Amino acid sequence: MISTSSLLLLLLLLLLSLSYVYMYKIMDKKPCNSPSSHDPEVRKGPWTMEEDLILINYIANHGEGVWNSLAKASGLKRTGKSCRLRWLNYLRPDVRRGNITTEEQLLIFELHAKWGNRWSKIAKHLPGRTDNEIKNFWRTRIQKHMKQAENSQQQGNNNSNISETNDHHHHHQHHQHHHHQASSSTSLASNMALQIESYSTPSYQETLEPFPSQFPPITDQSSSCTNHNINSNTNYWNIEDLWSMHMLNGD
DNA sequence: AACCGGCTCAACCGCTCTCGA
DNA sequence: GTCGAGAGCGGTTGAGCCGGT
Repeated sequence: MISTSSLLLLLLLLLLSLSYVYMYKIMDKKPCNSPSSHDPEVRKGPWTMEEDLILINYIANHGEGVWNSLAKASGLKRTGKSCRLRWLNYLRPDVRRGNITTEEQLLIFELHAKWGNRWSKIAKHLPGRTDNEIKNFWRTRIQKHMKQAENSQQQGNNNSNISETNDHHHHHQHHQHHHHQASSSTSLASNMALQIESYSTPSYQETLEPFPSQFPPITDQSSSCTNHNINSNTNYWNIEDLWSMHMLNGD
């Protein structure tokens, strides 16, 4: 009697074979076969089709876990670590890749506001997503825009003198953050994600591109974190506020 | 056509954590 | 208590791709 999971894995095996044939033959993509390591027994670098098939087949028959012995028993010239990573981040049947939805973006923002760079913890709340993918998403898409925002803000600061009133208010905001970090960070994350959502395009590549240099004003009226003079442009959330709160959320 | 720079993401590295002996 | 092995985590790297010049 073949179990459902074994059947799924065999199906995956077949699909993978076909996709590899496409990748390597049609696209003429050649994986690196020469390990950079001095140890000829340990392979490094991109996985080949053969290695993937061996790993999938082995796990289909023996299950996952005990990665070092798996690596040896399967005949793969890879470390257990490498096998584990390949399986968890790429070969697992339930792994989803690409097209991070706006809902997922929202969740990533909220969870990152809560926990910081706890990628695996965040990944547990996004079914099918790996910590590696979320980490890459954050670093390549979000941090890029944050840096841009930071730079544009610095330029703004250089070009114009900030009045003492505004400065005072800025500090006042920081002060408020100390007292309402959980609610304000959540609402901030929501606002940021909604902002992104409003700019999102169906294309994964284009998602987030027009990320604004300043975040929208906090409009959550029910929040106890009141923003006086909310009409004023000076009261927009900015990158410093965001990261202050990240720090305050403490990780 | 060739070069360059930026971007993405799979994979690696170094470290910490956990658990059994 | 501590030692070692395995697992897991977060940071970083580098190959490949792509658009601009």
